[in-house]
Amino acid sequence: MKEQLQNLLTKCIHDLKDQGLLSEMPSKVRLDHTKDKSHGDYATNIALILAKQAKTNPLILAQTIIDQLDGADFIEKTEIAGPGFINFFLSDKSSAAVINEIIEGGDGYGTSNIGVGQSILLEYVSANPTGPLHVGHGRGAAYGATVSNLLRSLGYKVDNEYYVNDAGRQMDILSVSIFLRYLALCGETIRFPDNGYQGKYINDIASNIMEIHGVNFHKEAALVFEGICKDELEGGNKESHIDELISRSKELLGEGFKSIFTVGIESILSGIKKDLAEFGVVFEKWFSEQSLIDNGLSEASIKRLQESKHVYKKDGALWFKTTDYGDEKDRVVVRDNGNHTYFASDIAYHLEKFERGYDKVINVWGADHHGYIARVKASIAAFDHNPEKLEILLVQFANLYRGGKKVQMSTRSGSFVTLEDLRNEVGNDAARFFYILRKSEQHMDFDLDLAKSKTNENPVFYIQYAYARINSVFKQAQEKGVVFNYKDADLGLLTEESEKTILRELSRYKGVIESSAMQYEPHQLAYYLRELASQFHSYYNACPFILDDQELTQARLTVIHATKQVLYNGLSILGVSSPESM
RNA sequence: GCGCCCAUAGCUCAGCUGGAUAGAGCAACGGCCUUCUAAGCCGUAGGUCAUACGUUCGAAUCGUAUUGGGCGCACCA
Repeated sequence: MKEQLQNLLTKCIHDLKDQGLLSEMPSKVRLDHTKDKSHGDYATNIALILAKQAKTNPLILAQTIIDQLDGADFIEKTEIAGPGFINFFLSDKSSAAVINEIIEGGDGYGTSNIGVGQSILLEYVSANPTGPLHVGHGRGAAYGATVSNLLRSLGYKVDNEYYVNDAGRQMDILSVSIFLRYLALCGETIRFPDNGYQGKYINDIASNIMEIHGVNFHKEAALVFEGICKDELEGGNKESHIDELISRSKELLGEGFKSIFTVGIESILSGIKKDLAEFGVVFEKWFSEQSLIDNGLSEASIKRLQESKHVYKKDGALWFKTTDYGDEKDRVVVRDNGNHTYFASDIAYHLEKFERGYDKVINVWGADHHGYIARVKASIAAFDHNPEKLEILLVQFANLYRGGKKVQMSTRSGSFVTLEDLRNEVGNDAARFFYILRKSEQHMDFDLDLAKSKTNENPVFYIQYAYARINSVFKQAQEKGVVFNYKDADLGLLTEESEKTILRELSRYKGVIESSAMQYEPHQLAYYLRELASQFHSYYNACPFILDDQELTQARLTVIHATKQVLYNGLSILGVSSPESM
């Protein structure tokens, strides 16, 4: 509908141009849904924008434009308002067309082909596999998955990917943490390092290893800790302490260290996968950092940087001149001890991503990583790829509130609320919905009590309830012997304010999907659905649907049937279920 | 100190990239169930859009400064 109006306007401007009244059509011209019903269905600021170049008053220009628009059948009337807006009132015919489109489109209504033929690589969550996902990761997961759904509904081919940081020192710390817990199970008395992973899941993995490998890895505690420097809380250094423990464990265990690591990472990763799957978040690919090292890609990408003279040696380390591309300082890629930094893997990973040939590469990162944007883009530019093809979306942290109080969390001590805890407490639907209800770059307060409540204060239930209510109406209609056939419906019979409002709202859906997707803003869809649900509830209270008047019954059932379809389609994109009854 | 993000009703937040009288939910107050689910509806009240300048027909939206909050500034991931 909007396109048709747009075309009409453009044509009109062309005509005026031919008459020498106007020159260019500036991009600032907008055609929008109106906020206020009294302003019609759509409004444009075209006369305001063009008045200056036409050297005339906006009101006069608006009239000229209107005169030029000879009546298309979907426009009921136009009027000039305020300083020179042109308001369009659409005819009933146009809303009937939308309703038909919705019902015939069914579950696929709202999709379009804007992105057909374009591929997108969407990477998100990518939490370190050092423990279960917590509520912070949940936001990235819900956001990424919803953005993915939105883009797919525009026809983009989207691949969801999780980058697994399964290499490096953190993995060694993980292994040592498990090893020490395992020793405790063997009856040894150990002092757990301050810098180790302290969560209970580490103990679980340790006993898992005990089941698989028995006491094969048992070493005496005295041997393990002999000569190891003091830990932080003992007045020493926690980093050196754990590093020495790592080397000692590797020495003592040999291949066994790897076995412990393998059991550990597999256990944690499978937990993460299960967690996400249950949350409705599905990845096409789990990309291993270690694989970049094993297949030499990491090494090769550094070599390429060397060949193109983007790196230099300083203080025994290898530095990448990211300042050439606007970063604030150069970054180390190979440390003086020969180890690659995390950034080195990231360079290789992004190079690999780009070489897979996607039209667009999107990363969803926690906002605390914003300092990495410049250097990653620098690496892309250094390989002569276009850094603009990489879009980095930042997601702020979520604070949990329970009983009006902030829930304190700290990863290191293991006292964090896991995503699983959250899902168990508030349910998948509320979790998915609440996470995306706020703009992603906005800090959010996640109110556990609100998400759990099954009352009118909970927006998820509010929308789901609208869906269930419509379903219930149809059940009643069927029991009363009403045979519903939307093709027989005469929507011209709908004259109540509440039903006209809902027709307007339904015609907005496609635009909302497009806008949410293109701007990566799922909250727009969430707000829309709440608004639609609200209008339905008003309609429900204002008008009976099942009446003696068969004609009117058909017309009204058609409206709510279309409403039900749109609610369902929208909720599906958000990953929220549509219960038939509540 | 430098960089990025943010500041809108008592609370949590929208405001469609400069438009018409700044909106919603919750909380507060007052109404509505013999009628399709009251997990609902209707109404009332609530604001110097952090502050100050500037840009123009027009600013919550753009620019500058100030104040106040969050995050980041490793040869850690």
